[in-house]
Amino acid sequence: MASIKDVAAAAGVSVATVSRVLNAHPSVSADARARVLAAVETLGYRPNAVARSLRTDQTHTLGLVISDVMNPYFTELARSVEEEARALGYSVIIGNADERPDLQDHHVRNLLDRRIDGLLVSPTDGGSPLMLDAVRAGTPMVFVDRWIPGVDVPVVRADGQAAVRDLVAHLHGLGHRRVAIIAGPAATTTGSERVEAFRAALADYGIPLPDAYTGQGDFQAESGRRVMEGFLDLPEPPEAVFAADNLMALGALDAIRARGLRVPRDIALAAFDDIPWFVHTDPPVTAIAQPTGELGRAAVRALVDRIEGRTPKSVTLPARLVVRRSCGEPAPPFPSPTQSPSPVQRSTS
Amino acid sequence: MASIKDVAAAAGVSVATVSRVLNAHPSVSADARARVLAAVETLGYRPNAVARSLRTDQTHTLGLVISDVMNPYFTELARSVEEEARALGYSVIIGNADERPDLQDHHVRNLLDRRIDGLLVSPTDGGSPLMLDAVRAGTPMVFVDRWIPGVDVPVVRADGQAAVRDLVAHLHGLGHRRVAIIAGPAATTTGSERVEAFRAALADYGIPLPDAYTGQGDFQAESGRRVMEGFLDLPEPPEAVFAADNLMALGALDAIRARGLRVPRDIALAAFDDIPWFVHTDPPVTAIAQPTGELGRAAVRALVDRIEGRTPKSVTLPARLVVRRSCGEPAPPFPSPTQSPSPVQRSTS
DNA sequence: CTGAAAGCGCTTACAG
DNA sequence: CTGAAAGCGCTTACAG
Repeated sequence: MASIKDVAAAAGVSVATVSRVLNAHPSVSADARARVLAAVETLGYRPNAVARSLRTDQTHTLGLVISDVMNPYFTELARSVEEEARALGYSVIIGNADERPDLQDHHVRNLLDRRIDGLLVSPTDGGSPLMLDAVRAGTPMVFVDRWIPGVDVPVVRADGQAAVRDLVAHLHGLGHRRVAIIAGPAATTTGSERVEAFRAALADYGIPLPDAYTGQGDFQAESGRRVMEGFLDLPEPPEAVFAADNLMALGALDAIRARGLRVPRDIALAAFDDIPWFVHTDPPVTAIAQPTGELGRAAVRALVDRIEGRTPKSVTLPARLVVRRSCGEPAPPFPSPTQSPSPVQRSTS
Repeated sequence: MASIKDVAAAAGVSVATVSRVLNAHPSVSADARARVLAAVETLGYRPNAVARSLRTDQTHTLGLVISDVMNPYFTELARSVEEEARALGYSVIIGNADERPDLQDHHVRNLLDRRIDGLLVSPTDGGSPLMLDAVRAGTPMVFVDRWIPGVDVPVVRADGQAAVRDLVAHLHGLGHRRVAIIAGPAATTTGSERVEAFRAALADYGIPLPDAYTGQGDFQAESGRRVMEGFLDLPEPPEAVFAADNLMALGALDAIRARGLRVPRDIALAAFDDIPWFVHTDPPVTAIAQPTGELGRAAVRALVDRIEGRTPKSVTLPARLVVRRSCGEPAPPFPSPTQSPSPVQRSTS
């Protein structure tokens, strides 16, 4: 592979001059520039990004460590992150923690070793020593979706409280009183916040959330299945179940179907995180939708601000309830031409 | 951030010795090793992978350029690729082409500039000059899922011919005679092969595949919606539609639902690529399943073989039909305890 | 077993 | 406008 030396030789100039034209430095004669460009062309020269990074101490690369790529929510987040980063001149390297703190550390370490310019993370746990060290060392960092309390890092996330209240109002309006939740890991903010928001909203209606109705999942499908089976084995199973993410809702659906039960006739189901398939499931699933693309873009902007010396602030965007039929309400007879802009949005599916 | 010099100074040895202990070189005294390790520990030193790569001309990184991350098939592929690569000591950087040749080139160029050790690609088109140049220049490369004919690069993919034949037998057995396909881009191998396999299998039953029943999609949901709308507008719409990937099937479902039509009563639907949600859609969708994880792992092994000087061969694994209810057959009354190992597998959903 | 030195491919003050 | 030179952080023959 041709190096800058080859280009310099071919163009009859020094490597310094080649470097200048490559970096659009103004003080290069038109003649030299033309010869360099011609040499670059005929040699098919491409600058070695590794060497450039070593020299400039910049990689123009962002690290994104997410909890689980297989979760459509995070896939979409990753996609929007890459798009915004590309628009701002950065590449992104994704590390998939698969909800495992050890894997998360593996990726953080790998990314740090590669000297990425900044790190976007959706922590799988309460913060490993490695992650905390990275913050302390001054690594530009931004948390997305999940965050670590007590750590001074900007957070870009959705606030689901209002949407959860809307969901509880919806469930209550449909007559559900025995209500359960499949929660995420308590060590994650989204794991604990969603339970707390749900519990608080239920309390407003005088509905308790007993331990038996609080299942501990890990945000992955298998745990949703397991917890739902536990609920169904109860002497008095819940009438409605709220899965704290879409994967656990999938697992819950598997468990319900395996028993030959029907949603919402035998049990109501709602999920945090909306996905395109929820429109087509049997029945369409009522879900809380996050402004995922917005979150990804805002997170990148915050991180790039930080990298480039500005001081980003945390961003919180509202989530919203999308009512479909999985909690018992009949669908509207005809699709309405427009969707309601109110917090409780009725889906046209 | 501490460099190898700082470690050397703290340990009272030369940087050469530090490098040796870091790379497990045998000829280092126990004493020197201990001092270096202690210095590494107290300084929190981590080797700079950028510098190491520049020096060794190896990045221990694989590039993966896929057509569309939002497609669950590719998400799973990416996941298995990363897992196998990690097991073999490599990292992977994913580039999402989003079915756009220009974006694909952007990522290939970016990856090449970063001097990745090898490239895994699922081409979005018939091969850009850039990609062809990379092959010619000797970049270790392996194609996954899709490939470029006439280019001497190992291919790891699934063969769907038998499964497509099984699907056509299934459709024919259910009485469908007017059968249509939503195809992928003709410039991709999977785009053209799936149509050809479908056409050939239909021919065995004397069923034609007229142009009006051959819709041109791009493997993304919106195109599935558009093509399906076209089919439904036909004076004589098809009785059954085969979507060449799961995203176009999603779009097709959207279009069907928007018209107030029902699957399979009004129109039958089948898809290439199986996903977990197909079990829960209304109705469960009959699909052709690829051994996705296997493909990803085999592709990585082939690429690493190539990188490390061995000579990999192409790998072709069979896809299989998973019959559910979207083509009209009633589901079995009870889930069967085991699944049939025959090519035509009956799903228990 | 150990260290001095060269060199990977760049960028960038510095001097002219 | 241009080039020689230093240096980014490593690794690795080479000599001892």
